[in-house]
Amino acid sequence: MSSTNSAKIASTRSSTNTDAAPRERILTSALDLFYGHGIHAVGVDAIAEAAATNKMTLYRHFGSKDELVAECLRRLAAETDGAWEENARAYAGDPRGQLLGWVRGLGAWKLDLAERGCAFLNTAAELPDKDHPARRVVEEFKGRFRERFIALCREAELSEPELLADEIFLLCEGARVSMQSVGREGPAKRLPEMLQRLIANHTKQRR
Amino acid sequence: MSSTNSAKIASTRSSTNTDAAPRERILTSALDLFYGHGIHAVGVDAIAEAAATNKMTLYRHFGSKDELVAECLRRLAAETDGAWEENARAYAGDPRGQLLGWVRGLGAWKLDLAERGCAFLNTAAELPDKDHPARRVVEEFKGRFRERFIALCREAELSEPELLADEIFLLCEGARVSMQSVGREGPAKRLPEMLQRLIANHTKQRR
DNA sequence: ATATGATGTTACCGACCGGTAACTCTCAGT
DNA sequence: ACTGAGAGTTACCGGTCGGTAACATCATAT
Repeated sequence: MSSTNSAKIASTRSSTNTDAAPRERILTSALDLFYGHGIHAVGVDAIAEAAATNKMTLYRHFGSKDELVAECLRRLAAETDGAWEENARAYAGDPRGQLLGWVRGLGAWKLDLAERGCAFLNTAAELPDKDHPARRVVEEFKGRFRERFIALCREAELSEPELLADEIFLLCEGARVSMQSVGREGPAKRLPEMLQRLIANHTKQRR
Repeated sequence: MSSTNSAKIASTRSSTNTDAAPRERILTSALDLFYGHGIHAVGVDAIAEAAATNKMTLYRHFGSKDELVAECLRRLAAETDGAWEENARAYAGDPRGQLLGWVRGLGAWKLDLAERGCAFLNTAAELPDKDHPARRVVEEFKGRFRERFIALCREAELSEPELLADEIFLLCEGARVSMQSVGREGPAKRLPEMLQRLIANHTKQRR
């Protein structure tokens, strides 16, 4: 296949921090390469080279490529979960504020680093095997993601919280994934606007 | 990787119709296998075998695996476009009816055959190279898909047609893609309900 | 200073990949 | 009956893949 040949696999991240521990470098390099080129398209040798280390140390830290993929997603999930918790602290006791705060934060990072769509969904697309360790990470992460919206919509006492939460969830999923097919100037750009209106429409009128 | 070994690659479709021309059998088998297992995970030998033919015939009809992938997506796009045109004929001159007709049709086929999500988006996830012939098919198809909603929302004289159309588009994309991460019993099941309400909310009040 | 554990280096394995060559077979159109 | 195109068969190629073995090197802690 053409994609396997010729195309050089290169990292996007500025420079590999050789100060960090090898395990850390491998993780970030792998995350970067997997996201940019897909999992099957990136060999373990390329990852080791990008991490300024070698294949053996990679296999000593991660038992297999499959496990490395899973660990990458766990790392990514932890980062996003961290952002959620940070947002929750910023609007403690104010579920509606949390919801709107998250929506506001969307434009900032979604449009920047999401040109290749959602790493979790891309992984699921590439690894159909439901027993793959990475698949469990994907399902758990997306499940948490959805549950967060449901909980917040309930706590914020919005009308029809479950339906609204799922609408928000689907819009977010669609936005990320659409960047790869219709570009970043497409519908994804107006996602915050959509969400704000949606939330406003589900706010109980108290007049 | 584990996915490369052991796992047997099998077709889902009932039986390969040996009456059809080889080219046709190859296309349907490839479509089936690519969707079910991903593109990188399916070798041309497996496709030829599933199509009850051989590799040489495959290469005589399609110059390369990449071209075969693109041709598969063209076929799939043509089928969906056909469904759109059929829907347009059923509600000729009634754009609002077309919109609602399409929404009604969603539940029927989305929940059935979409367990592995959207074939176009999966392909885009697996083939990051923007010059890949299949990528152009994906982008053109998704572009048409979006434009259809925009045109219908305009013609139906719904309020804020572009924003509404993009909301519909994102919800559809999110629904298909979410089946792979949160399952078919997840938010995708309520997609028709969401869309109907959304359209109702954008219907100009004439009272 | 020496033991110890993590890391680097090189070479290698078997399996599978996409793709091609060379040849035979089948069968419809004339 | 002849032909020619499409289809089938077998064998093969170079390359890459994930993964392992054996060994050298280095830093650090005691």
